Amino acid sequence: MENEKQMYIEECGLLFEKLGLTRMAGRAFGYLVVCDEDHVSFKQIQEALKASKGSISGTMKQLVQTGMAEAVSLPGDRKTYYRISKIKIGDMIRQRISQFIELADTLQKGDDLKNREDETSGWLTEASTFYYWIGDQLDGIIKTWENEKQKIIQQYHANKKEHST
Amino acid sequence: MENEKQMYIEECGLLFEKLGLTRMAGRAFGYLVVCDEDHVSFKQIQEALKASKGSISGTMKQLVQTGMAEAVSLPGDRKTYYRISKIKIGDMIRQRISQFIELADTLQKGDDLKNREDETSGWLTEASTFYYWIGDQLDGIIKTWENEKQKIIQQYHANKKEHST
DNA sequence: CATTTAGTTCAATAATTTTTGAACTAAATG
DNA sequence: CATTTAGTTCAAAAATTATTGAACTAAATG
Repeated sequence: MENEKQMYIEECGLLFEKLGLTRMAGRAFGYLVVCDEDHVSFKQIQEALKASKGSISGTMKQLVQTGMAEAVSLPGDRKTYYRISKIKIGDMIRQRISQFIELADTLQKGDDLKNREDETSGWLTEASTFYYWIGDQLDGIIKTWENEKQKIIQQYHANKKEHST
Repeated sequence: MENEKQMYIEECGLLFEKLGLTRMAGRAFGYLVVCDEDHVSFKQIQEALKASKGSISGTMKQLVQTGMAEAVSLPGDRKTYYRISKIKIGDMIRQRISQFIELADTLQKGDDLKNREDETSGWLTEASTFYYWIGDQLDGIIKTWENEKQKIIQQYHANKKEHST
């Protein structure tokens, strides 16, 4: 079982890497998910991941800054503890979508810059508009989620098989 | 003007890097956007980007494979030409969202693996469901886009100022 | 069939990113 | 106020990823 958790932690490392974050950040996140306590100390994380203090220091800053973990401090205890952050569930997607806004800006800029008025130009307008539009749609979607969360979770729980890859 | 295009090409390189692709792929894409022809040869790209044949070879494969560029071949000409791909506009987002499905799977798996039944567990269920759900929503959104494209583009074109940055 | 053209492959190199580890700050404790 | 504890910073090392360049395939041309 502990071995399975170790494997899970490494799996998270690789997933995070694929999402453009660091492997160590993934490991730390995975550890926060499967560890047996609600929150764990810097040292526990360091020992669990067998990494240097410097590496954990940077990694935890990354996780806190991106909102994936939160620091916990306790009265009469000068250690810093960490737990996975339960807030702002839509933010990771929102942040990703903002990259598409940037892509849209870039496509539009490229269109302005080129010396031809052709099929490509039309497509660039279409593509950039698509990315702007989908960014805007997102806010509506996240609102829907907030309002109908309970209902949606029940639904997805009922037909679990339909959505498991 | 040509200098501005060069700068644009480099800007695309950096953007693509941020999106998790390679800088060279971004440069090549940028070049396809601002070049004065509809399609350009392998050699033109290589010369414009001052890169090696090997690098361009790999890069163009990447762009074609991810659907961002398409190869063009002409009768009586054994060169391969490339142009930006005008098809499958939603695919890039779809592909990105599929990463969230994977994230959802991983969160759920972590929940199953841990030895506590607590607040975190509820949150993990909520988070994984959110990512499954938003993946499903996307298909509907892309369908809406396909159906109302014209109207939406007009709308966004009319109030350009509201959406620039 | 030798040569040129078009592009691929892949080992070596360059560039970048991550991780370590040692020296440091800053707060608490004896 | 010296020592311990908690964590940070940053230069150097390790690991990873991208790019080059040379040798190669495969098709077309003379």
